[in-house]
Amino acid sequence: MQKKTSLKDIAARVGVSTALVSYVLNGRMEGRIGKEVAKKIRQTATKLNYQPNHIARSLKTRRTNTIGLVVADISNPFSSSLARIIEDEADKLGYTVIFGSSDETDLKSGKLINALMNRQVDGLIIFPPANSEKQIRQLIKQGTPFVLVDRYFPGIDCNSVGIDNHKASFEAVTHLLDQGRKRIGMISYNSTLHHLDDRIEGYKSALKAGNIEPTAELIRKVDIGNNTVEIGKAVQSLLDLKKPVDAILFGSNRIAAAGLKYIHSKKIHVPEKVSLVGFDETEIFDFFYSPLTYIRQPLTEIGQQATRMLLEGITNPKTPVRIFLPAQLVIRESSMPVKKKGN
Amino acid sequence: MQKKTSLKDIAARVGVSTALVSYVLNGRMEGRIGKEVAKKIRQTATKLNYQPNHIARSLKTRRTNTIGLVVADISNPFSSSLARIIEDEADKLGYTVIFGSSDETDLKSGKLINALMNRQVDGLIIFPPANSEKQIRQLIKQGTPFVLVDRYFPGIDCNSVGIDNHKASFEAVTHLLDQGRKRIGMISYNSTLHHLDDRIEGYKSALKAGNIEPTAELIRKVDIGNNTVEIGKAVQSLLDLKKPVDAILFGSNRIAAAGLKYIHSKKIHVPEKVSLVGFDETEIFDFFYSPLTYIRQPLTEIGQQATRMLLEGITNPKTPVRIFLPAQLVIRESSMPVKKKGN
DNA sequence: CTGAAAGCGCTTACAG
DNA sequence: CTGAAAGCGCTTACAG
Repeated sequence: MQKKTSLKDIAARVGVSTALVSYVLNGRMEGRIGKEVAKKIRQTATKLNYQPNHIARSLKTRRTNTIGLVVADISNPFSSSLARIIEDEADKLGYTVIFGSSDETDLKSGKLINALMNRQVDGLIIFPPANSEKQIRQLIKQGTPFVLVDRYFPGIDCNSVGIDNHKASFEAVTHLLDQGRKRIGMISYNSTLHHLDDRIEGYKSALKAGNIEPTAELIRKVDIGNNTVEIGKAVQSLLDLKKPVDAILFGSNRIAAAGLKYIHSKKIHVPEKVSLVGFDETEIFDFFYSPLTYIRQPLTEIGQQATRMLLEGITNPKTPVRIFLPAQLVIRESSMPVKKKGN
Repeated sequence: MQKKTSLKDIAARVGVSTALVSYVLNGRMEGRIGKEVAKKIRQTATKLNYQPNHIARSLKTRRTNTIGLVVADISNPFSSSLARIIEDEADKLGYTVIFGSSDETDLKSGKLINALMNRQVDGLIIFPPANSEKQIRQLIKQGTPFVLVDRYFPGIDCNSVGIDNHKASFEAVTHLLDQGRKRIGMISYNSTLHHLDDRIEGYKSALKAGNIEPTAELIRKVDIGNNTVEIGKAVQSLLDLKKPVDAILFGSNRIAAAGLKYIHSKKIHVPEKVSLVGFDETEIFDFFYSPLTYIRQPLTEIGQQATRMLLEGITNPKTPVRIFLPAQLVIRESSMPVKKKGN
């Protein structure tokens, strides 16, 4: 490894102190420094191809200009799309991103947060898994700047950015009712994550608003792991009810993907036999023979707001806020009415 | 921000030097240190919840246990899947990953490499964009450990891990010929990236081996940007030839995705009218009404080998090697023969 | 206008 | 067995 040039090398060449070199190269003390010296320092720096050592700077300034990103799984499109937005926004503001995947376990997320903190990240953006409240409280206690994304904990007062899940599924279900559906099922995760409850509550509220009493048999919950088979069974069981469902709201993009796969393989007719709405996007929604109606999360805003909120919070801590952005229902064929209705 | 405890704090409490504390906590000098002192140090460390400052350690040791990952675009499934594998493998070996997206431009990749180096990453894993040879040569000159992934440059002797692209498309085209196809087109990128040439060369070799002279009119090249429309046009132009194609090899997963979208929208029959094979995987391949035959890259091996190669190279530099792993042709409906052939 | 000096939190060769 | 001391490459309050 070629020896890298340091401030000292430049100082020695020019015959000044490292302090002066640091000042000049950082553009501090403008005008208070001799023009010729400054020029010479700059020239020497470029000649020696000086590259500042961020590690040394960080040790001194106690800032690394790095943020830690804890996603559920970087290979999941929802995570990676958001990661990309955060990367771009952070870069714009002079920050670099370190990431890790929690696989939705509090154990991994705890380890990750720890590892990222040891690397002295200036702050964290986290998709908190279920049961990670303690870790989050710990962060608050330590005074570590962070923003939760996608999820939040009602009992913890901290920065978070997500969508209004209650409203989103309320609208989706209302749409299905408007299309003449009467038996609307929902498949969600078996999890204590509150944003998932919000989705279920929104679903129930919409039914009630349509004078339909929500019943437990219409709601299926699957493990949050990658359980394709279980999701297929959930779909089937909703269709096997004595009074089968005529519509299903999928509680996430992975549930929707697995559900569609099952429906596709069984050649179940959509929307004739069953009408469908999904949460979040996936490219496959376009490819399903009956393009899926879905709830579109404003990913760009979520990512940008989270990043900005974090970086502002780093330099200038404020009282925490929860942001619930509006989602948008994108209506397509999978939720069209079966019988022609008067327009 | 709560003051973090440092080695000095522990040393003060126990009444020893920071050196001793460092030794004990790092498990060095085993047995050469008084048992009681060691115990007391460890107890105090846990009591004060000591967390080592990696920045300080790195400054001293000149190792950050961090690797930089330069992908084309972290939101592309190919990149993010590989990122996940690299993350896991790096974690296993005690490393953390910092990433950035080059968007296939040498400008961005140059900036990224620089930024990552300034953060003193121990090494890099790079998807080099076209025209980035100079940057790669610079890395070699500096003695920076790195591994290229997915792509390589014939003129540069360095570590790289990818697949045998020539062989992969040779097999794909041979398969199409075996199914009775005679006019096989290919859509690839307009790029100087050599692995793409390999794919085209493999295609040509297979045609020649089948006694068909490859002609330029059968090959379409589109810009490497996200050009869905252009890809649709390329598909159409191959079908509009005086002697239209009866099969198409898509040169990448994004080309395949856009191609399928077009074919889907135009209701072109697959495989009756045209037989299809794609490069790389995407979830959507399963959802196309005629599931796509595709060339499966061994992502896990690529990611793991690249990571291990890099980390070994960091501690113990070796002569560079190029690894070309075998890909696998996954045959499905989109390339089935139209007319029944004797089995 | 300029620079000597201290210090960020560690590690480690060296001396006892 | 143990520790004082130097030093990694920076920044910055302070003194001139």
